[in-house]
Amino acid sequence: MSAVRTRIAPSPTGQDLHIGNAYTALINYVFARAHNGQFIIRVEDTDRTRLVTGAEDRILASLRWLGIPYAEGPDIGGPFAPYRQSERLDIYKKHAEELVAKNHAYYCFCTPQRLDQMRKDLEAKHLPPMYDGLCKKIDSKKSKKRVAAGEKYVIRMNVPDEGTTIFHDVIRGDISFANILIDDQVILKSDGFPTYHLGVVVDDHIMKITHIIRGEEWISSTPKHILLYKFFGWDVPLIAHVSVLRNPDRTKLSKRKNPVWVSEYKAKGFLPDAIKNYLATMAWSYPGGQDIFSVDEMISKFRLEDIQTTAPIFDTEKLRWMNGEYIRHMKSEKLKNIIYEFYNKKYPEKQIETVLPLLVERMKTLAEFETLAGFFFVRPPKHAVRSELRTALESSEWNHDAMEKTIRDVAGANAKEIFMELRVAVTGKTVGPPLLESLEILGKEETLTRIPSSAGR
RNA sequence: GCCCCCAUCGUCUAGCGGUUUAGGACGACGCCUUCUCAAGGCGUAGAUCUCCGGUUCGAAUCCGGAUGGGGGUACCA
Repeated sequence: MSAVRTRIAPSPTGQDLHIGNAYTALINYVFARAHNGQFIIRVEDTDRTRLVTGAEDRILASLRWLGIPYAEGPDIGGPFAPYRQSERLDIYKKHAEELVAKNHAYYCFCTPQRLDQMRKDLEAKHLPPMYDGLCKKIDSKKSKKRVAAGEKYVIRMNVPDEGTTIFHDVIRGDISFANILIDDQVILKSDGFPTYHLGVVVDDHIMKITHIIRGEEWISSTPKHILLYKFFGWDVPLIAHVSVLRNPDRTKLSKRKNPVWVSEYKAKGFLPDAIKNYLATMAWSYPGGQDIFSVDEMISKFRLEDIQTTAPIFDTEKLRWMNGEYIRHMKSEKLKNIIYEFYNKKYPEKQIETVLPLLVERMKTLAEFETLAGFFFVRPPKHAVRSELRTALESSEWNHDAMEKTIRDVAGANAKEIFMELRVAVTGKTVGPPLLESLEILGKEETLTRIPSSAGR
């Protein structure tokens, strides 16, 4: 058996890598690794109307940030380059023409207006809004002439009316569709770009993809792909459809209802390993019920057939818990570096290190570092503390000595309460690291960096 | 409308015909610990396994139907 090759084929039509794509990428990557195969990226940028500039770079960057490496891709090349469909137009055109020659496809000259009207009529009659095959009846010599004359055309696949198309889904079993219900799908658009259907089939074959693992939203177009493979006379790769991630209201995960871009999770301070771990549990459970596991552990136990068929709800609460779990179990040196970078070096490393022991157990995301540590770094707004403190704070250098003196002078035995008052002034909360330990920590540093608090708190 | 997929605690799931009074995790709640909050430990509540038929000595587990949810139905992917 040939080496396992999997892929994800994102389209640069969004802001960034969709978390759902990250999920299928993870599964494809893990599966490939589990079989000593390769996982590759192919960018499907065939819809120029929805193309978002910079999206491809961001998708690739997010994949790298997540730690899902690919063996071949648009930026790193590979034996089947280019890996960007917009750069392979001649290949699709050649294949589409090949199908026309074999009478498995035909030229269509219908205008969008006619198509629109036709579909409306069909729907009014409660019939499936499929192409009526008008151009299929045109004599092939005649249509060739029209094409040569420069008339605008599209190439549609010629789906037989009889029979059924069956395919075997590795995780769902056999799925069949009556051919009569399969539309004469456009495979080459009038702008010379292929549609998804032609693009994937041709490229998956050329790039020797052995396993197609993608979201379940593709199930209904799979018979078209199967037909295309047959038309070309190619072997069909193994196919598996994983469930789509959902919003809490059970609809397909969407940006209107949930953060969907990987960059959003990064900005909120989620760790790549935690995200991957959580994503993994969305459809697969570790033998023995272990919740926390690494990608390597997953690779050693993963089996495609064990993937869950039910579409899971993406539960941010559990992700947060898991993220906290990863933060707590991380080496403090590493955590420090991550926080240092996360805040763009805003806080000195040494000081993060000093303060961190008091916070690790309280942080669920990196972004919570600032909320929790604010007390150490942010000067409280003067108007928020009682008047006795104000003057003292005014002159204070805000180091441990000054602070302790201030507290002792003003509050005496009530040091703790005063301390609490300062914390509330800064964070707006009474909760946080223990006060006495905080005081000690403050004492360790000559002077912590003070960032003026925003006015008006 | 039509086609397809799916169905176990609120959520993620274990379960693959008897070992199940259906197990674990998140979340919730309570107690312990404690300078608050966490973390940690211990515990509680929470699922007539969507429903109805069938197969079987026996079904959450197999089959059929219903219902519900989701996806698709484009010169978008």
